[in-house]
Amino acid sequence: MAKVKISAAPSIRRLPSYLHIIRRLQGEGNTFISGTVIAQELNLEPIQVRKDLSITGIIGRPKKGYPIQALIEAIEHFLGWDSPHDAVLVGAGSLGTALLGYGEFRYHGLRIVAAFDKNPQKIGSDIHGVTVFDNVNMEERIRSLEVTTAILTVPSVHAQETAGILVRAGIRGIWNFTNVKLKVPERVVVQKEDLSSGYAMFCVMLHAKKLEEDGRHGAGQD
Amino acid sequence: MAKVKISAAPSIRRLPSYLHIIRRLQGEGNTFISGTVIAQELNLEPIQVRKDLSITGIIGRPKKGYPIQALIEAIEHFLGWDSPHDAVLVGAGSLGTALLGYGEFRYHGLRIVAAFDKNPQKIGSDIHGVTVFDNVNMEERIRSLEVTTAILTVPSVHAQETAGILVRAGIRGIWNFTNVKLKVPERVVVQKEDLSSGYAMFCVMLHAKKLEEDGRHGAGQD
DNA sequence: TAGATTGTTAATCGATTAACAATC
DNA sequence: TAGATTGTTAATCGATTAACAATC
Repeated sequence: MAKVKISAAPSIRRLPSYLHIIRRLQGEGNTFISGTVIAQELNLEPIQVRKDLSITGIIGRPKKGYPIQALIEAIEHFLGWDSPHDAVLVGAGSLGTALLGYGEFRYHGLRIVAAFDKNPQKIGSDIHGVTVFDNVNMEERIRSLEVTTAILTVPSVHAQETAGILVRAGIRGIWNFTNVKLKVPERVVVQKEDLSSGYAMFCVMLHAKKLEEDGRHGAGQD
Repeated sequence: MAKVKISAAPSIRRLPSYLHIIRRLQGEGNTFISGTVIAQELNLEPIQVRKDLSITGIIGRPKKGYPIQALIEAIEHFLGWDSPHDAVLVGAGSLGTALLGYGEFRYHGLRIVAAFDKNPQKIGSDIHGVTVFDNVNMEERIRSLEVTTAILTVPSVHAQETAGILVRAGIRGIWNFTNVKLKVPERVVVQKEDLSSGYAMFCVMLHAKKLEEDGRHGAGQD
């Protein structure tokens, strides 16, 4: 359910890092940037960068590279980051608070217009400029805000129940920071952000590197 | 630099979600679990679950499935989550604080033994049971702690500089939560956790879903 | 101009999925 | 026993990489 098939997902995931590099190089006064340079910065193959950028529709110039301003606009437009995007955040715990304070979001057009929590001490307060509301009236309040995207940072035990309320409130996209696989209707998109999968990779890489080093030392090879 | 080639990376990334489901089902009193059931819970293909689990070395039983306890142990062992793993956290801002309070880490064997920050108001304080030290003495302190893994949650502008200190302190693995591509020696492993790539996917999925729906309504198809 | 860099087309590589015999 | 489920081998699919003509 709620499975949107996206082709070129790995390319899409790399676009923000390109955007980051490109912005930095623009700040240094460049007006053109080549795929080769981006690739060097990110330790990727130039051909991969060119392929990835092509999905945004940008056209580069042989010998010169890509016009930086147009490239930034192309990536931002492709990602929908060139227009503001309102969202609510549900669960103003430590992770929710961290996301409320994450300045980077402004670059991505993301505006968190309200937060919800059930902790009476937080209700009515202001976290990084966002008001925290009681989650008892959440459904009605979200409806009146006419927001269709939610960031879910409640404790895992409340994730599914909260998602149900969000769906009833008209939410069509949930950025899910809990480790629960949400059950939602077909029309709702869920993007699950998973710290533990990254940590799993980290652990396996550390282990592999350790074996590699031990092997090197043990056998005295180079 | 610092590029560890890991085969079956997508499989490794899915293991933690399997572990989560399996633990839940064990809590419900099951002793065996089939790949089919795991697949259903996560909206995956059974064959994919079986393939993924096979990398841990677990052997299932036709008709019954996998013995739950052995399966949990196999996954945890494969990931190195069956033995404690010490780390320091650098940058006790909002994200750092959130990670210090992230209870899930205990399931993964991760123990954060010290935090570092440059804010005098935080130095000496205790965040979720972890002491915050002055980052001026960080190099020496990390050495004396004999920790080789670090979680990097400083502001992006300080990321590279901080990584340099960590490397000098003997750190061999950096779990990088900044949006900076770190330059580190070959021997150091970096796992970059990237919120914006997840958000990029989310935005594109929302857009694709919207087009899908609009098309449906516009043409009146099913 | 010469050479760096593009975009395209084809080849390779790896991950997912399908098919199916083995089996408790 | 019959049927569900496993592990293996092969086929498909998609992503990455290579090759190269076009070009500013």
